Amino acid sequence: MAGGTKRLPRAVREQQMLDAAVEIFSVNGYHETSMDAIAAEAQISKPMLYLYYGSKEELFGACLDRELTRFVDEVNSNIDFTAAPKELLRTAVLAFLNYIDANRASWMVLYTQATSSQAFAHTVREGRERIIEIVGRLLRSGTKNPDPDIDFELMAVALVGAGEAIASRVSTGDADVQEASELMINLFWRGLKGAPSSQDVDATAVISS
Amino acid sequence: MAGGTKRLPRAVREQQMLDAAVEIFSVNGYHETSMDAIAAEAQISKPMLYLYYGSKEELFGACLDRELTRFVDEVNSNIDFTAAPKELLRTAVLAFLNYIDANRASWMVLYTQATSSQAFAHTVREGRERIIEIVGRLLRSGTKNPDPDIDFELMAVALVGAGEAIASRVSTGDADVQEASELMINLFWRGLKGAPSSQDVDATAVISS
Amino acid sequence: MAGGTKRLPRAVREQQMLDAAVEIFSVNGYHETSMDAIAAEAQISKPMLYLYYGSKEELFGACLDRELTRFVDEVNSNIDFTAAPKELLRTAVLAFLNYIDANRASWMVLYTQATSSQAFAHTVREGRERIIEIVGRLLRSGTKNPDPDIDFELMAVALVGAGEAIASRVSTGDADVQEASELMINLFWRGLKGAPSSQDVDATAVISS
Amino acid sequence: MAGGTKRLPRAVREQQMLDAAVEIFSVNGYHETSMDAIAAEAQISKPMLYLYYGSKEELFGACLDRELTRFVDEVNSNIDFTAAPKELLRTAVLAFLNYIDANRASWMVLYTQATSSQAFAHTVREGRERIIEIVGRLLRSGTKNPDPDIDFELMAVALVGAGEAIASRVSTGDADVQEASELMINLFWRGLKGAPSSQDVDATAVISS
DNA sequence: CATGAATGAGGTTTCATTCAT
DNA sequence: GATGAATGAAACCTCATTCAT
Repeated sequence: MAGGTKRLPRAVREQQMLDAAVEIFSVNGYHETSMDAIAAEAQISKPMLYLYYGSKEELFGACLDRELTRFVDEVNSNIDFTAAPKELLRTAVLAFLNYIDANRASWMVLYTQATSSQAFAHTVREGRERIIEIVGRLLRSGTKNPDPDIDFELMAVALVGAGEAIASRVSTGDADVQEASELMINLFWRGLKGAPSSQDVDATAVISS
Repeated sequence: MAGGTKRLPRAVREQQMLDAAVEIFSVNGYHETSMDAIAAEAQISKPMLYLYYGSKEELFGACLDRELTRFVDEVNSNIDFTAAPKELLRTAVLAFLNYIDANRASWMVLYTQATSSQAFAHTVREGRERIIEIVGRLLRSGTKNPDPDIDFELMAVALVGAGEAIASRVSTGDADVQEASELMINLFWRGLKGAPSSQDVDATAVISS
Repeated sequence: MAGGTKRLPRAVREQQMLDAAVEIFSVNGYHETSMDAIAAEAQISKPMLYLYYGSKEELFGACLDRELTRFVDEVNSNIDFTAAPKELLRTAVLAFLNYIDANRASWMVLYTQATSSQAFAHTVREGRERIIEIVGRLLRSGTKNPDPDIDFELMAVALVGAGEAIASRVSTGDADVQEASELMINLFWRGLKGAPSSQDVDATAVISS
Repeated sequence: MAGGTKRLPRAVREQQMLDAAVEIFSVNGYHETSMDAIAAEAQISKPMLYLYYGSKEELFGACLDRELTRFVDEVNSNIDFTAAPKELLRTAVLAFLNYIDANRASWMVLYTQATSSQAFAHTVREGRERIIEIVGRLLRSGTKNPDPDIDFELMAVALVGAGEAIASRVSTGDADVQEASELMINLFWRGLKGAPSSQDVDATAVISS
């Protein structure tokens, strides 16, 4: 009665705060974001932030966690794992590009921010592994006889790097989604060929249909 | 007595300062580095830093410039521009990744810092565009009958994105240079085959421009 | 225990801070006053000053505002607007100089500081113009048949200049209020006779505007 | 030979430095002027400033002294002390206005600056007395039977204050020199009537012709 | 539960001033 | 005699963080 402050359930508050934090962090970067700014954006008081998250560092860590999970879940759930490999790849690429395009203030952005402070090396490393795992599984599942020489992880790094760059172009309107998808699918597809030889190889021969 | 207060010519001091700045910036990151720390490392007083470089931002910029120049020079001098296209590509990629592997405490680290700080976003973006343009021209000129449907620039965006990601991995010691090189070479090379018919590449014609 | 860290309502703290700031500013001058000194005098921490007033300049501005308002209010309330013109003039001049005499550590000192600091030159100039305008209208309306040859504004400039100089002298204790008042009254009164024919003045008509 | 630096006689160097100092001090104010700026304007090195003047404070003091002397000498030498009182007054006013108009970076400006630091109270007081002496002599010399009740000093303060204000207007082109002179002459002339009475008094009756 | 009020600590920057050549 | 090189000291300002209500 006195304050006019709504009493919200803990879970809701938490999301509200994280929403604000992710928004501001991703726009201004970790160091250039103040707790004041986050509290203001979340329309709550600073002590609440500290009550729920303990410190700026932990808050940023929580953002990182949530966005990574969202990213993984959303992309995962939009991939058609039952489809044929090439189709599966197509759904994966589209899921990825669409997510990045639709959620600019999200995992990839925070991930980049996180690299600016040694405090998040751990979290970043963890996140990295989860992504690798997905893409790796994807690649592996598309390959009939997985060549142990193929480093799925590193390939995943490259492809995700490419994907991020492309997605950035897509989201600024400088690239067409259809075209971008084709390009990435080709990159992935051929990437699977791995290997030293420079000759063309029929990918279908390597990858199960 | 303890060796401290020599009166050095300007040029020498400049290098001394940059050495210190690069060292500390790359260990602690831009924001977590104080001018005090740099001054201490360089064994000079803070006002000297400001006298020579004007501000923290400009000092960081000077570090970026110097390291970029070193990087470009070193990589350039290790590329065999006389070799056949594919070999040329191989030497280029190796030069690139080897430099990053051998100089972990400099270019890539600063670049990453610059990427995640609002103040240098502009500079980084510009630099990236320039590289993308170069790679784009390389792809186009390397394709015998350029299919107008192929968007070489977007391909360049993807390849540069992949390259950055890989390089980042190498610089943290999480990836092996040899393996990473082969992966990148393949990616580039096959990128050229996005067009149905692609053959020789005359890279020197592009790179020298 | 020693009385320090009470939790005061905003309005109270504001006055406490302004009191301290006025005190220190008027003793040491604008530039030679540090925010630390003001904070110490107000027995609060520096961040409070910045929280409430934003910057040293704004804090000084707030001091200026408060003291000006006090000054104007006090002087205004001691003028007998119902008296005959000459008597009105006398009460006005006396109110003016008496205030300055009685409050040496406030208005005039801050005003002098403001005058000699680049940052407030603009504000001071504007304020002076407004006063000149008022005095100018006073002179004009006080002259029965205004001779178009008389430049009332310039006369006002001279009188205000004289008034400032006298007030400055009074505030340093180098001049006697009584004597100074008579001198100013005569100067003003005779200023009106710059025109060959001048008589009654209806000051209230001007001042209220 | 080695340095290309001219070896100037001491007196010349001193003036060169003071010229620069007066220029910068009067434009920027005492506190907002750096020794660097003065050295640059004087085209000499900072240690020279310290060699010749010891400290910023002393340098400013020297400026004050020189400008006061110049002002006094110049104005004095342009007054026709042999003329009849009213004509003498006219020459005095013109000398004053012309000087202020022609030398904006001069005594009055520095004088105002000086009031912003307690360090110059002494110098300011001295200067004040010299001015008073001139104006006082002027007034006294124009008065047949100097009334001991007339405070020539305070009158001088008022008139100089008025003069400064007017001169400022003149120098910005907002006032005409002729008109301004007339106005000031009237102010001076009537000022001599001093005294409590509000009635008109024929000034010529009080002042010798 | 929620917050307005408060601060310790530290960061960037500037300046008057002095060596050592 | 003259100066480029160098610095101690201090100023303004911000921020993550915590009480006391």
